[in-house]
Amino acid sequence: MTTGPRHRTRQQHDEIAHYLRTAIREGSFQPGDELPSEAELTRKFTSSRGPVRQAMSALRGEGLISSGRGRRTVVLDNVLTQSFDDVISFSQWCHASDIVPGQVTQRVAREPAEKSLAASLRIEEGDPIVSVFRLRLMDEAPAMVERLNYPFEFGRHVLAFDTDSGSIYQELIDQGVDINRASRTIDAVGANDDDARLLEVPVGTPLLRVRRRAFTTAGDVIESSDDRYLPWKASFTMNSTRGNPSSMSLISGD
Amino acid sequence: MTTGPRHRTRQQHDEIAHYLRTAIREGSFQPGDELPSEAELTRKFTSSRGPVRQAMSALRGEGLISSGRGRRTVVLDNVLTQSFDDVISFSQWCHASDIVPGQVTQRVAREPAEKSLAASLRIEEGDPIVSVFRLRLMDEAPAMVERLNYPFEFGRHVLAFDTDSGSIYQELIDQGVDINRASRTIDAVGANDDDARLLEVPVGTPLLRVRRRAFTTAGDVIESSDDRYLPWKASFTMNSTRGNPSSMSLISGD
DNA sequence: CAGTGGTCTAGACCACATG
DNA sequence: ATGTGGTCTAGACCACTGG
Repeated sequence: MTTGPRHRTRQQHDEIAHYLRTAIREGSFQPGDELPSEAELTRKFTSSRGPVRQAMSALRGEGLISSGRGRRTVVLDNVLTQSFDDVISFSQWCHASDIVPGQVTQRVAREPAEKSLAASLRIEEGDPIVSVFRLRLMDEAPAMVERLNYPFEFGRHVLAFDTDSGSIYQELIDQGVDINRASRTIDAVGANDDDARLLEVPVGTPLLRVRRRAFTTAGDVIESSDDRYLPWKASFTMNSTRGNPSSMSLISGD
Repeated sequence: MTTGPRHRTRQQHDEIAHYLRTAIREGSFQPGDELPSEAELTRKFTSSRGPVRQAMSALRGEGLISSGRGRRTVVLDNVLTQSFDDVISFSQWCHASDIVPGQVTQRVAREPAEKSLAASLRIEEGDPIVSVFRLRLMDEAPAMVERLNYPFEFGRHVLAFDTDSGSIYQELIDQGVDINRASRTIDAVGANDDDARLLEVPVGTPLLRVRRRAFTTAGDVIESSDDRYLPWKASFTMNSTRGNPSSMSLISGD
């Protein structure tokens, strides 16, 4: 009964990390508390220091713990980082925030790539792409305009998909597209004619723009997109700890 | 006496990571290229696999490379992430980007906290705070307006500081203030009269707003601030990898 | 198949924090 | 002085990818 790894024989470092995460989330170790020392953990899991340190490194990356030379490792937080999926998908983020997502598709097209878009997708100018232009809703109200561009290799899955029905991201996952990494650039831009009409605001209204590129594990570009949010509907927050990476979440503005 | 001039002895994994980062930034390894195998790197740096893997792990966390069982490690991107310090401080970020930072102080005051500010700083309404209002420059050109608010306990270090001379963040560090964690909220806002005058743009111009709260290790609020950037001067980028947290950086828009 | 990166062991030394 | 976490070595086996 004790050994329960029925899922493909869980790795030791995974098992240790899972134990610590669970204990932290459930309050066995609370923020401010000291974690067991590495030596204790090696004994508890009959392991060497390698896997223990690998698990610690993972938790450190998640902002859960803080460690340092000579000091005991301390719990910082008990809130788990938003998952990658929640951050990449408007639909999933809405569901996580108890908001009903919606979409009104304006245009879906297969067309040749313009020069700048081709560069962004790392394909040749004129190669076929699939582009999608949608208005996204939060609880029925306009919240964001979304412009998505895919190389045909990935976009072909989108052409056969009812873009009014939900999450393209989920559809790509389901079709076996290996979405591994994403890079976002955030800035501000004034609403152009299309943005203004769809979002029902004056031209020039400040919008929060998120440009995103998504990659496969092999490094191929899956998507290059441009999302423009009404800033009172959504904003980004980030938490960073000294010496650790940041974690990000999208926050509802209502 | 020991041997000649010694900077702090650099750790092996640091040296390896630095070599790879530099080579990637300078284009010796371009996005899509394969990195040298771990075995090659151990030979090149006369090291064992541990440090090599530690360096790889760091670059993976920065979104620069992607690796996996049986596959060669591949370069994903060549944009370098900034550290926590660089991201919290305008001055340090400028230096890291080879931009000359500047500042024109508009106002430094000790005054009682208004209600909303008091709540944000977790002090009582009417308690003394120190507030700073500055225009920040990049290579002599207006780039950002900065409104900083400190509880008096921390702000007193700022009153004695020449706010036209550089980084308040660095000054606080030097004074021994324990800045450990920060939370940022990013959205868009139109320039108000003050913003417009200082940044030399029309009222209503879309600005990228970053509201920041900084905390000590003990959880006390050090700072509550509101920075508004010209969006063509600066933007935020974030890298997230499936199963890993995100890392963030501020990117020059020139 | 050979080569790669992912995992693991069992040692070791060091810098640092605390008592 | 002891114990901690950070770094490093020199091996090993495995899962997987690619030719």
